[in-house]
Amino acid sequence: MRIATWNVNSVKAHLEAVLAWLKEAKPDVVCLQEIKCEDQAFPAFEFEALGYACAIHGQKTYNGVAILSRFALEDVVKGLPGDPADDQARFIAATVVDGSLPVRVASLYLPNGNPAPGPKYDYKLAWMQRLKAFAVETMKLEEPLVLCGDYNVIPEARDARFPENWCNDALFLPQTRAAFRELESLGLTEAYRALHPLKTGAYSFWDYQAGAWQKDNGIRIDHHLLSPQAADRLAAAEIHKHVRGWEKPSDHVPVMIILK
DNA sequence: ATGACATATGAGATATGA
Repeated sequence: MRIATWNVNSVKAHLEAVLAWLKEAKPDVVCLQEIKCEDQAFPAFEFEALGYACAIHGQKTYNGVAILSRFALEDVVKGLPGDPADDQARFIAATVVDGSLPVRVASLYLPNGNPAPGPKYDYKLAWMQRLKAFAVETMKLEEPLVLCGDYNVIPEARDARFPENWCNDALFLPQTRAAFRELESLGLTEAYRALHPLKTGAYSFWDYQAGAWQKDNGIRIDHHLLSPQAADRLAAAEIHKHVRGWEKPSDHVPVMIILK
């Protein structure tokens, strides 16, 4: 099963690139973030024409997440549990079944958190604790679970071209990285790093500004976290870097894993 | 360098991003 995550920075503005990549990479399941539209404005017809079912948790202007799947989407849950007052569309989960293999998949858009310190950073850290609680509960089922999305976390210095530039940033603060490690300590495996333990220069985001792409000034912030039952099946993890060089690209590129 | 770029909203300038 090929499971991808991609922050598309508006699914409508970058629809052509998304469709082109789907045809090229042929993922089975795609977790989208920052779709930046409400459910009724989501271009479901275009995705259905390529054979994908859609589960959408949209929001006007900001945020918004979705899951595309060649398999039926079951038991869809919208919104991250733990705070009824949180109305930001940053989380959707569904179960996909490939023959005898059911996988619980989540598409998450973790808050940026800047500026830090401040209320936005507090929200980010609280959101990460809610994600941890969700993972704890879901992992009790002892089934394959794949938490994918834009984590807005640079896990280690080698995940940035210029880590010194990020020392005071909410994506790289020690407290942020510690919260990410707390997730891993539950028994979740970060797929790309697990398969490429020594790799440097692997990024998933390049800013639009200041020629970041041309200078390869990137960061790796889009991740898949796998439960033990999913990690047992992990066969590959790829960053589709070339997509950043396309016409009118998102500032993030797709990251895809393969489960056998 | 509280900017650069890019997106959405809405019709100019502002909020957000990472």
